[in-house]
Amino acid sequence: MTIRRATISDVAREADVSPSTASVVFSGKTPVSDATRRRVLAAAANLGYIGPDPRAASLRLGRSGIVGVVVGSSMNHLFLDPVQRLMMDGLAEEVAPFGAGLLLLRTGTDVENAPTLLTAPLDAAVLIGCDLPLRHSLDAAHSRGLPIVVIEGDAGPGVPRILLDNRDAQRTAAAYLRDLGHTDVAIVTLRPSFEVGGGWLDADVDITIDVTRERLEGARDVFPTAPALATAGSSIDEGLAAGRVLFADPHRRPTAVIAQSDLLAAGVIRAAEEAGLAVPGDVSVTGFDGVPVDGLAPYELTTLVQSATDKGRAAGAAVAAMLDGRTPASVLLSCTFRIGDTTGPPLSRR
Amino acid sequence: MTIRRATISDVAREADVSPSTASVVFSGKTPVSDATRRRVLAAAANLGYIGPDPRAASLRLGRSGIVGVVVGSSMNHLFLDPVQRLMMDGLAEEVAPFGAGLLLLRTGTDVENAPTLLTAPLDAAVLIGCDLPLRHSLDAAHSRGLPIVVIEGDAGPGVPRILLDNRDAQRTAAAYLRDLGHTDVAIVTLRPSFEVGGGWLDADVDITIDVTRERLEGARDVFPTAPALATAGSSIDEGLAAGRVLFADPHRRPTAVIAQSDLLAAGVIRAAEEAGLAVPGDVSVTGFDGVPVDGLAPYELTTLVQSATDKGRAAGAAVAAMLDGRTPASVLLSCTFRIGDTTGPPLSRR
DNA sequence: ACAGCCTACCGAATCGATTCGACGTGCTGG
DNA sequence: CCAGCACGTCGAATCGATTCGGTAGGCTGT
Repeated sequence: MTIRRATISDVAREADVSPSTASVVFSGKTPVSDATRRRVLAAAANLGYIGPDPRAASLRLGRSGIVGVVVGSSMNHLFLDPVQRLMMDGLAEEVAPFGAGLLLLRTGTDVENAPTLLTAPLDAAVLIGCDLPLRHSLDAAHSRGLPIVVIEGDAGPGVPRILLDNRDAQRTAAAYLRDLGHTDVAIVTLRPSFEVGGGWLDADVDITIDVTRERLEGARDVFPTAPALATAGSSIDEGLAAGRVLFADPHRRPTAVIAQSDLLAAGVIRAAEEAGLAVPGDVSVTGFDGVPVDGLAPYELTTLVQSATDKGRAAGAAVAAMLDGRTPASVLLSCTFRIGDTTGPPLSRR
Repeated sequence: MTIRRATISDVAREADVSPSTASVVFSGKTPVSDATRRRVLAAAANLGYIGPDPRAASLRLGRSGIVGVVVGSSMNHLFLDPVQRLMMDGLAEEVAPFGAGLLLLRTGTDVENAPTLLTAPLDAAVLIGCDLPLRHSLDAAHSRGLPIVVIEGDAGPGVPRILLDNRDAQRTAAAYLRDLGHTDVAIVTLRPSFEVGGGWLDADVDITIDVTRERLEGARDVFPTAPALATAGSSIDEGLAAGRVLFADPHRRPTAVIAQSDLLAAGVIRAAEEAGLAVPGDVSVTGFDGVPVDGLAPYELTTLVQSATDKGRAAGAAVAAMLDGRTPASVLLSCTFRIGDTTGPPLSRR
């Protein structure tokens, strides 16, 4: 029953040529006479040979066509975020022409021999953010010569990064609210660190997740004393919960909320509706990301539009460059401010 | 500058042992004396050798530790659905102990040399659904001896399938509505085929996507003449659009809506609210999947709960079995009916 | 003291494809 | 008529790790 799969040598023998010739028929690296090509292809069809074994090819070529993407422990969580989904699409799109696909590597699971940066046959790796536990295996991978790119995170010197002008962008949105006349503004943040979950953010907590910190800084550049309520991650339900806290006391509610993501903003808007508040009449809400939020309609969010797809593509391009032996520079992408219908002057000004 | 990475032979030479001995120090397949082990490890550390090259190992072992997952052309679309996300988690979790990771293979893109079932170094492949364009490369892969598992689809004989009792489950929900007294029921379906998008479903359209057909059959078992409105896919916004159509005419609106997914149901509920209809007072809504829908709160949907994670795990187990040389049987998973607060007797009955 | 055994290690073959320099045709031009 | 060239094909080495049959050396038991 164990029928050994035909190899290229078998095909060569059947076609009465040398293995090298048979090989080039498939790879096309060297011209081959038409007659020979036909003979080889016929022999291949005959033996049911479909093409070179990718494993052998990858050993010889030193390229496996696989780019590792280090995601957190749960894809359910990661891909909840439209930004990540679009980014993955951009990334996949960009590396595809290189014959590369994306291998999902999960961290945080302590399964015995789960695949890692070191055990998987990777050509390169892309890190999304960069949490501490990763740094260890990262160094090893790096020292093995594996090209690495980091998206919105810092993996040490020499690792190209794909960054977003989070702080500037968020400052723009905050300034817009200020110019509308808002002074009583609350901030709903993404997760501040892997240790801390949600809750009011004291001044002294250490915000280790870059995105959260940068966007918070941008908001605080304009509203230095604005209270910040942290969530455990980017989702409508987290935003809803935060919004309920913000709107709980009718006498002490903000006139505007800066949410650090569109999903959070959608949740805050939902909470406002629940509390009988009109958006933007009673409360203005800004988001961040500029992604279509399923279920946000009919609102058009005032937000900072980033092209998540471009972010993925930039990472892909950086990977491609490294595979070509070049050394890509870090990339800083910009957001554009989009004014929607969820912001307006505060009640007192109208 | 091209410093050739150290190989296991280099390490062996440095430690003054044979390559075979050095190899077993890393693999642990054979006992090695403590002294030797230490010498080898020291030599490795010395040369900066981190472990066997996965590419070479995979050629020799015939195992790459990579399971291909064939997704559609857009991850953004695929992972919009919580069911898919959870399924991927279950799958990843189940294959991880085998040292396997998931490689995302996109179909529908016609990039020149994008990785495929044939060109990627896969140990096995999992298909989600099974669209026609896939069948071709699938046959080739199958003939190469690549283990394949299909989730909710049909990839021909000999390919183990992971299935759901869609029809039975949907029938249960429909019967529940009937027992509540509903007679005027509308169905909001998932995408009927890759050709057809949304719109009212005539009796004669060919529903080629199994999930859609099966759930529709289940509903029609109870309400044979219920009109069915198709959507282009599982999302809140699609459900919202469908709901608007259903509730457009106040005089001819259904008293209950059977949505083929929770996301669609959430959209329908949103549409009902928009139209000033109370749920479940004016209209009952059922979903399918039993996943947490971000933004559905505070409703608790009446729905059919499937364990998407289990579905993924079942697929993973089947893959694992095939990697072990066993032949797994197809698996039929069951949904459980969960009554929430989105269904009640029709207005006329109260 | 010798047969027999166990442990730890070695050598060489193997996985399958690719590549590059070498080689043999058959043809052209001087 | 022969040097020179172009084209197509071949051989052999290589990518790096793993495995399995075999062997040397030390130990036990009688």
